[in-house]
Amino acid sequence: MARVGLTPQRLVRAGADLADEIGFEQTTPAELARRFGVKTASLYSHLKNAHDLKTKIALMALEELADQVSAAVAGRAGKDALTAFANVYRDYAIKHPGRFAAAQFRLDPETAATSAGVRHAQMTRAILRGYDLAEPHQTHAVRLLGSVFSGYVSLETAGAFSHSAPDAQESWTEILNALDTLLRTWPTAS
Amino acid sequence: MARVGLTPQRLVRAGADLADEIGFEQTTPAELARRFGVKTASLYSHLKNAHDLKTKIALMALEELADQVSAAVAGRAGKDALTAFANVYRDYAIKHPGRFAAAQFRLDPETAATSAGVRHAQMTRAILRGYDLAEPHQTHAVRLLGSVFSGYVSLETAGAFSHSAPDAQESWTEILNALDTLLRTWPTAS
DNA sequence: TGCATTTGCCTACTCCAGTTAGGCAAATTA
DNA sequence: TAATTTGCCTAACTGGAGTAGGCAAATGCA
Repeated sequence: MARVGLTPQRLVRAGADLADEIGFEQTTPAELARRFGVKTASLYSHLKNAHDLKTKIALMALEELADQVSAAVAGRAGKDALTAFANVYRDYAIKHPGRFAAAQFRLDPETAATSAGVRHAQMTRAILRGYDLAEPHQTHAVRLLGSVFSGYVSLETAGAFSHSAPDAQESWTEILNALDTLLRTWPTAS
Repeated sequence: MARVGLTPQRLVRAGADLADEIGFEQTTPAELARRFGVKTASLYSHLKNAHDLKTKIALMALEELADQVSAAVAGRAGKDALTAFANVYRDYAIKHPGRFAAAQFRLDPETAATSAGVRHAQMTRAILRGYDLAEPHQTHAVRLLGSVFSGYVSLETAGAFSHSAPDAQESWTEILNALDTLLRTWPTAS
């Protein structure tokens, strides 16, 4: 019976593509099996279960995104680094909505701790090297940046900004300017 | 056969409670029926389908949240209004994680347009009356605030801040201070 | 009060996703 | 070429979503 050549990696990669096409929620073993022209049961020698599939897609998306952010931020500092980070993040979400949704997937703490999510936090902190922020303000700022990026992009991809002027790109640019200003003059008074 | 007294409203309310207990994702007709001690099929005279249940829980959560924000913001202005809004939003999410998750549920555009989501946007805009922002900067600021609130609270409830010092409350307070400063000095240069 | 109508929950059923167990044939190794 | 491993299969079970039709409880009306 013609072997298709399934492997965990191929399944996860195809799952990520599938997520971009039909949505992360809809990315299930049954749908993935259909895509490969095999029976659903055949996936279970390569995957523990449906949750395992989603987790692995999530981990892959986090890695990809971290790689791209890392490449974009290298050799940049200050506002330049800030906008590079932010734009890669937003572009990734627009180009790969399913992968981006996967990256928001709630991982159990142990898995999260060994995921590329850690690199994201480190890179956010790296951006702040270009600004003059001592602890604990730096941590507060890291959390603010994470919130703005993930919040804005989630809202935008959900269509929250698509039915009113001005367009989302304009707000994004101005918000990055505002964040740069804010970081340069972070109010350190408790 | 003992009638339990199911109505759409009771089902939605119980669904919201269920979501707070076991998570919005897990809130299904089957689980809800179990909770009422009836057969799943019995729900279908009151609900169209599973998606309809989730949509109605989402709409209810949006209403509740808008009511609470509205009450908190009334009679306040400037930073006072900003923090009142933000704290109600965050407290709601912490106290009602399932409802809050429901409020993020992706509604189809027509439903969203007639939902309390519109009031949220209006109230965010109302807060900015205390700051001096002309259009289109006001819209950009509305989007920033929405992003920060939803982003921060989502990350916090996902546990993203729970394994590092300082604690989330401290960051929240400082971020609100920073946003106040930012809004008072919003960089209007394009 | 008695009867007719409406309505609420039930049983029974279909369809489909997830998952496990065990089999057979293709690929791999020796 | 034979032995072994491995990949995908069939078969089966569980459980959720959803539909159709039935019966009894509640309601409306004389």
